[in-house]
Amino acid sequence: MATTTVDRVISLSKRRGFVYQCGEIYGGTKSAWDYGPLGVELKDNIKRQWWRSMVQGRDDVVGLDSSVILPTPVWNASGHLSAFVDPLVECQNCHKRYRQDHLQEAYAEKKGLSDPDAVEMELIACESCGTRGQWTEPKMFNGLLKTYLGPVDTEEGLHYLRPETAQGIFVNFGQVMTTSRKKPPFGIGQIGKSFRNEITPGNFIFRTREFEQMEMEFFVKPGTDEEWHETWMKTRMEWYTGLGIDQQNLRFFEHPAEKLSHYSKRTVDIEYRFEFAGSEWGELEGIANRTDFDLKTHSEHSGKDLQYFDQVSGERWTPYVIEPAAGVNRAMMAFLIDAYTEDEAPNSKGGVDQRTVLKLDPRLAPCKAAVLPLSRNEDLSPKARDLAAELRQLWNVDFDDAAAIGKRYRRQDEIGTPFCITVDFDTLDDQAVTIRERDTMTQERIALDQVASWLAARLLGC
RNA sequence: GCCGAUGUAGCUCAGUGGUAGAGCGCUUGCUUCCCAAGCAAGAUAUGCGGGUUCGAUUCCCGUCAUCGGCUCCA
Repeated sequence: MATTTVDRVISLSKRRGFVYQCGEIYGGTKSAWDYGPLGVELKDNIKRQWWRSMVQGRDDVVGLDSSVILPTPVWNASGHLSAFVDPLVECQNCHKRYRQDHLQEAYAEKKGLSDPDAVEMELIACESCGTRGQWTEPKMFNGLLKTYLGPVDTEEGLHYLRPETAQGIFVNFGQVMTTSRKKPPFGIGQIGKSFRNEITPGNFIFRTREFEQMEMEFFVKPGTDEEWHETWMKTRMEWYTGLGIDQQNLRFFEHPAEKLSHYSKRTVDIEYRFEFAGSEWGELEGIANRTDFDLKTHSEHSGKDLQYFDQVSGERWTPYVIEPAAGVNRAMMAFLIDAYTEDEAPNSKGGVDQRTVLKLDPRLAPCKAAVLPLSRNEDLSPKARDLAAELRQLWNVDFDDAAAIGKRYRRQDEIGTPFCITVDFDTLDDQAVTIRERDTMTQERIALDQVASWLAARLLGC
C-alpha cells in the first residue's frame, strides 16, 4: 500500500511527540489519543486563533464555558435522548445488523400495513442472506455516554456527557444576553470537550469518542437567518485559508434535505481533502441553521420565556440560530497535513538532501523560535541560553546545542519552527546573531538587543 | 457489533521452533563549526494472557489495539 501524506503525518506525530495512543503501555484504549508536548501547543494555538477570530475579535460575540454534565431534562428537550437512541437487531445467521424500526417500516410499506410497530419480527427476512425471523432481541444503541452521579449507581443519578457543547449555550442564553447586554444579532462561543458513543471511530484523531469542539451559536431575527448563514459560511472558510490551508483542499458540502438532523433547516459542511483510504473528503465543521428549534424546545420544557423583546418595534420573537461548529482535533489534523512538505535543502557536500518541513502558520507553530549556539562551547552556550530565557518569556522557544547546526535546522523544520536563531563566534564580538527563516532558508544578521522586537514584528497575533 | 488484514526498538522495516537484526532517530564523549559531516561508546523491541513443546517472537486459542470494508452517524 502506498504511503500517503496522512501516513507520513501520523508517523511524524508519533515520532516527534504530537500525538500518542492513549494508555499504550496497557495495549491502548479504543478511539483515544493523547497529545504530547508539541501536540498540546499546536492544539492550544488552534483554539486560541479560533477564540480570537470568533469571540475576542468581535463586538457581537461573547464567550462561555458551560459544564460537560448538564441536567438530564436538557437532553430530553433537545431531542438527543430520542434521536440518539436506536433499536438494533442482528440476523443470527449472517450477523448483519439493522435498525429494527427501519425493518418494520419497510415491511409495513411493502404489505400496505398502517402500523409498522405492530409488525412481528418473525415475518421479516434478512435482506442480506434471506433467513426469515432469526433475529436477536433488539438492543438499544445509545449515542450518549452515561455516567452516574452520587455514591451509588441509581436511575436518579443517571446523567449524560454532552454530545455537543451547543446545549450549554442554549440553556444559558437568557442569562448571557442579559448580563452581557447584547441583543440579536449576537453570538455565544464556546470551546470544550464533547462525547459521542461513535459506532465507527477511526482514521487516527479524525473520529474519536472524546473530542473537542469550537462552537458558536449566533442568534438572529427570524427572516434574516438565511443571509447570516451565507455570511458565516464565508467567514469560516476564510478562517481556514487565512491560517494557511490551501483553498484547493477545501470545499463546501450541502447536506441533502432528507439527511438533515432533527433540528436543522439547512446544514453546510466545510470539508478538507484528507484523502483517507475510504473517503477523499472529511468534515471539518458544520454550519447549521438550527432555526428556533432549540430555544423553543427549552422554553417549552423549562417553562422559561426565551424570546427576545425588541423595545423599539415592540416585537417579541424567538431568535433563529446559525451555528458554525468546528472540531479542534480534525482542524489540527488538517493543518498538519496541509503544512506537511518534503522539499530539498543544500548539504555541506555541495549536493542536496531531502528536507521534511511543516509549513505551519507562525500563529499555529508549536515552537516559535529555536536558539542554537553554533557549537557547544563554554562561551556560546551560556549566551544562547540567556537569549532563549529572555525570549521564552514571550513565546514558546526551544534551545538546542546537540549535534551539527544543519541537523538542528532540520529538526526544527520538521516541527514547523518558523525561526532559528544562531549564536556564533562572531556574536562574542559584534553582539549580533543570525536568524534563519524556515520556508526560504534565508539568513539575516540581527543585533542581540533587537532580536525580541524583530521577532515580535513577525509573530503578530501569536 | 460483524468480516478481513496487521501487531518485532522512538520511526520504517527484516528475520527465526534453539533465545532477535538493519537504516534513520536518541544518549554520552571527542572532533567539526551555518543546512541531516566524521570517529568511538551506549540505551531501547517480539501488544497482553494462556496452550502445545525440552524450548515459542515463530505454531494454536483467547484478548487488546490499529488499518480496511460493512452497519450507524449530530
